[in-house]
Amino acid sequence: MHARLNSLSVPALREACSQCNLRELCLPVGLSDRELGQLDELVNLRRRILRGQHLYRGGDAFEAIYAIKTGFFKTDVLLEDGREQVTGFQMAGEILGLDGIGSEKHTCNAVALEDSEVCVIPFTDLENYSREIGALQHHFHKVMSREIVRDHGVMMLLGIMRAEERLAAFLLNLSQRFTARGYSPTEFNLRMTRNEIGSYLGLKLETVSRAFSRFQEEGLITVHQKHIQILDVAGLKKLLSERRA
Amino acid sequence: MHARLNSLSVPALREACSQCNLRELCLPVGLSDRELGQLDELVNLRRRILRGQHLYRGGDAFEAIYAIKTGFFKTDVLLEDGREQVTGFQMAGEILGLDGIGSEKHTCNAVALEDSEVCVIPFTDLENYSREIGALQHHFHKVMSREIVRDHGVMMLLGIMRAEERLAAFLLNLSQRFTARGYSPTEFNLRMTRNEIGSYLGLKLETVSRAFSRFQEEGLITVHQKHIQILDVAGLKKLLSERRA
DNA sequence: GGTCTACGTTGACACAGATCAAAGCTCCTG
DNA sequence: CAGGAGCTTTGATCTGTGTCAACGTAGACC
Repeated sequence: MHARLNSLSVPALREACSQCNLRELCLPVGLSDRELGQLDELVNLRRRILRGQHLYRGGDAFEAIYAIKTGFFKTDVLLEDGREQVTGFQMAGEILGLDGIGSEKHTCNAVALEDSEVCVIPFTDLENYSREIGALQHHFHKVMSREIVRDHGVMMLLGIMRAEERLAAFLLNLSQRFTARGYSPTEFNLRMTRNEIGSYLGLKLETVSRAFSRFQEEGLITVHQKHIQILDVAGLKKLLSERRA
Repeated sequence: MHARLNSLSVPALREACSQCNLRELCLPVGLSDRELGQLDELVNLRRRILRGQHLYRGGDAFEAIYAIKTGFFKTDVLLEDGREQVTGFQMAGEILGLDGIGSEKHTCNAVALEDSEVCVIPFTDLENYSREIGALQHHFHKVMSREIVRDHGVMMLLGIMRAEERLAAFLLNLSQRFTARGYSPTEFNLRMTRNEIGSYLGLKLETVSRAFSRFQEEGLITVHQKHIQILDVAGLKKLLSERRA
């Protein structure tokens, strides 16, 4: 049992995956009913993580990956001097912990930004099952590959986009992920602070705040604290494709 | 057969991996002699890519991953407006093409920066073999995971480091990878232009050039065109850990 | 051996975003 | 409901890196 685990560990129900409404987004994608039943055996533990708590920290032994059942997380890496780089924000159906496989230790921190629940997927078991279930093996590879592609997208943000382009890309990305989960594409609450957005986008919180204000002045969005409404999706997309001189 | 393939395809020798001097760096890590023999069956094609040629392009169908046998590559993504983000530089023993698994299409370009040779690893075959060879499966997962961790490192570069920190980190990273391949840790030739380094580091080529000059003035390195000699490894490392006020 | 082309260096200046500072909003606690 | 903590907004100013421009260098090709 993990020592740091002051979060609740819930012995899982049978039918962890086969009854889960996230099965079209999460690890089980592409599995037959029979295979889904096998996955249920694999995923037999859940953990509740309260807002602000860590699911894991950099340096922790890697034993499992985690599928987010409910809630919202950030992952970040800290430099010794205190600088923080947020490497991603994760929502329901997404997988956490893939960074730990290579070194058998986690290499970043995963922090709940709201009260959350994750399904614990012991990694050795996952490897065993995926040797038997080809569809699981293949989908797991896809999940990892997409994580790499997502990271390339962040590199584009950080490497070549200007502040407002970064924020527009960020909002459009959130919108698209909320949509995939059945929420409104145009209206949502941010779970993270301006500082965390800034850290993700390689900007200071003041710059993020100013960009929000600017978007609002231009009628692209409305902002009230963490509540965002996108008024002009096309306008945001245009920001991305056109390079100011 | 790939249409774009004006590069040579060499029918492989038996013993692709078992006799390869990169087997301690590449996919075969951790395999027994018997398993190595099985890998030889999997890797039965090589391709030569001349300097400047593409191994694959964004949008190409994904069919295989590639292990670099000799040579040096860059991967990059282009925005419609012509902006380029170099997402990585790859050398012998490293794996290319992992980005394509998720969408069954490559999502970036891989370009040889010098005449190179790669081992073609058909992905479906790899999945089949790794269902039988647990050590191969596990090592492949490690390779993918390390790619994710590497990407996080680039995000740190781009998100929170200043120009000279980025370049110092870049040089130290190259040094360490050359060392792992039996080359000098302190003296090597860059295979990429200042522009490509800049694109990778989120800087303009002039800034890269100035940072090289500055390092040279400070006695950290010598630079003659592409030839780099690191004079003061500790000094470069110090640049990384200390935040100027 | 001269010329061409691609790449690299250096300088002067501009600007996007950082930094510093002050004040406002919201929610929580006592 | 007063006070405080944490977060956000906005303004003024500063600065690291970008941009523009000129010149230098090296290798390739005729």
